[in-house]
Amino acid sequence: MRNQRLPILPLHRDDLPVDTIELARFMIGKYLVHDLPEGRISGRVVETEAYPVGDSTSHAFMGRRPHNGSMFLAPGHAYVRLTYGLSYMLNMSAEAEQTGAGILFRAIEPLEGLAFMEARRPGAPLRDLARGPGRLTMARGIGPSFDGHDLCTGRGLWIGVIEQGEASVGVTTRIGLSREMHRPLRFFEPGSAFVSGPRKLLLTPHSRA
DNA sequence: GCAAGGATATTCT
DNA sequence: GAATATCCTTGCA
Repeated sequence: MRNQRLPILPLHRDDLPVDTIELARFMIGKYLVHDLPEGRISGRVVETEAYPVGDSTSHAFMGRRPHNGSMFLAPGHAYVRLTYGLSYMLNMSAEAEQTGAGILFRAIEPLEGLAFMEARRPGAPLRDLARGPGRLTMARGIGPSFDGHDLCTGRGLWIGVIEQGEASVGVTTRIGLSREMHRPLRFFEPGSAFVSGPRKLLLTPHSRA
């Protein structure tokens, strides 16, 4: 157990890039925090994917539906959805309100609250605790009740930052899709062991998508 | 270190 | 009925 908290500061909605792809890149190296009565869970975001407007693989592609309304909220709201009948995915809305777009959190490097996460994923080694979108939500106990939650409040489940400035970011195509496979919309922290899937660079760090 | 196959719920590219 | 933003186990190299 850690006595001293990491100096994570909440991200305000105005701090977030409005553009979906820029937001997905921006979130690499930021922090996902969950304050609970039992203590704090936190981790460093090391892998994301962008699901921009007009992308046929986006859950918002066919317009607003009862299940995808959170993707149409102002930037920084959680969109939680079940895939393959087993795994919940944690996403965050992007673009202006009324516009359906978002980014998917694919992996985090667990930092605080390790005991909490290990209890939810018995037997998993530290490296695999939150490596993959389904594992991430499992380890952190994130389910459908978080759909629509505002991640910019600095309370409950929220996003934050420690380091200022831009992190080095790798880019590849997204994972698990059968369409739009060519688009370089997956972002990750180069060299991190907590990234799921390929860690070979498509584009050089700091290049724009 | 891969590759293949099964489980499972919701939507309808 | 088919597809899906996945994970786990088993088997093989």
